[in-house]
Amino acid sequence: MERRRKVPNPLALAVLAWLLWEPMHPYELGRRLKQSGQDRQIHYTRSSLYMVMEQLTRAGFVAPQETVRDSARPERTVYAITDEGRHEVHDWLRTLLAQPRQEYPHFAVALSLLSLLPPDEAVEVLRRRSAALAGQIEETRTTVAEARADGLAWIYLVEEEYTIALLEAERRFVADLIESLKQPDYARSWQETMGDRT
Amino acid sequence: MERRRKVPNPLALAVLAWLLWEPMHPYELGRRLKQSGQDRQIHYTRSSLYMVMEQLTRAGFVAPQETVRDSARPERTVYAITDEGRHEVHDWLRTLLAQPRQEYPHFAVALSLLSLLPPDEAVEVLRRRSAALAGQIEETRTTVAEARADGLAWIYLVEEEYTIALLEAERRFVADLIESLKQPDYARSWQETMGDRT
DNA sequence: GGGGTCATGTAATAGGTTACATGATTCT
DNA sequence: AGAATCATGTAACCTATTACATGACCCC
Repeated sequence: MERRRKVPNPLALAVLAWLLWEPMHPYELGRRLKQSGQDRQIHYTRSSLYMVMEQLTRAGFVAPQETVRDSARPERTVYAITDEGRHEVHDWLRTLLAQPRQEYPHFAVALSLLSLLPPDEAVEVLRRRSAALAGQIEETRTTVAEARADGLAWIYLVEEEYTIALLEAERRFVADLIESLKQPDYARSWQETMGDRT
Repeated sequence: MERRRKVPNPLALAVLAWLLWEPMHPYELGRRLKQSGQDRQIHYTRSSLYMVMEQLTRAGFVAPQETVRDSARPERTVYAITDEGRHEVHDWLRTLLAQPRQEYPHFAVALSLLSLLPPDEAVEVLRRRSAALAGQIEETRTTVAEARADGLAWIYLVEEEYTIALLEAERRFVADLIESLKQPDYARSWQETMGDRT
């Protein structure tokens, strides 16, 4: 049902999208990703840029256009998007938007093991999380406000709004969870079930 | 500040947690993970179980205890957790709970490129997402209700509640976004900026 | 003009996924 | 008994990350 993308790494999508605009070499791509703030949504390293360019080339989504040797810097290969590449961006983007895919946040794994910690310890660490979340929310809000003050339209900040929405939901969840863990019946039943451990 | 874990894969945490209970061989681990529903929070394949066992062994968190050859099945190696392993579980779990880590949901990447789609197309795909989200929420609720009917305590379902909280936040976000995209000024400004493309 | 640090890329290594293998067991 | 499927593991292959390399520019 979900046929595999030839280059599934999301970095590849961003790269293709930039090449829609104009041909570029990998290092330049990196600069744009950083400047546009997309590095906050995409996990990558400089090396992975070279890797995906290679993969995209093999897949036929981009093609090396020319190799510039500007006689100082190392040789830079400039890549251009192909027609298949253009098709891939459009199709992939639609799919990504239309179909939620199972994500695996680390916090969920930790939650599934929460019963291992004594109740008061659990409350303590979750309080720390809550504070950290508040900080991240604040930070993201600031980023958005600054960009907007610079005249950037809301549509180019929508991914940050999404981030904020998720962070706030998590903060509320954690607050509720802390309350539940503080109930004396929880402490009691935890003692009963987990009391017998070294 | 954040020293790297020797075995950063979250599957390793779940494995260690199960071994706290009793020594096991990898295949058995797989069965437990599936039966306990942790496979909904952790991304892994059967092979990666063998891999992490190897990594955990190298790291000194587990040790092969005995190799059972029950003269029918292939040889199975039973692993036991070590003291360092016990320490690692506890420390890792606390860290994971206390410190939010940057996650990279695919949807955020797609959102950052939303401006590439014509407004009506964007609305259409987001509506499909919204419906899919509603389905997932419903499904998760059912899972929780069934488990609870079986007598499972809330603390063992807390990760599912978290999933639900995130899904609902996303659904609300998408609903709002759709409304924004339907505004006629958005269609107008999209035409102006993006009208000039093939 | 030697010490950072940009700019740019390659190579080595570790991690993870897919494909393959093989002897039970169970079904019809 | 042959087909399907379970139980279990290994090997081959990609992917991604870390480490290494190298020439310019820039700063006192």
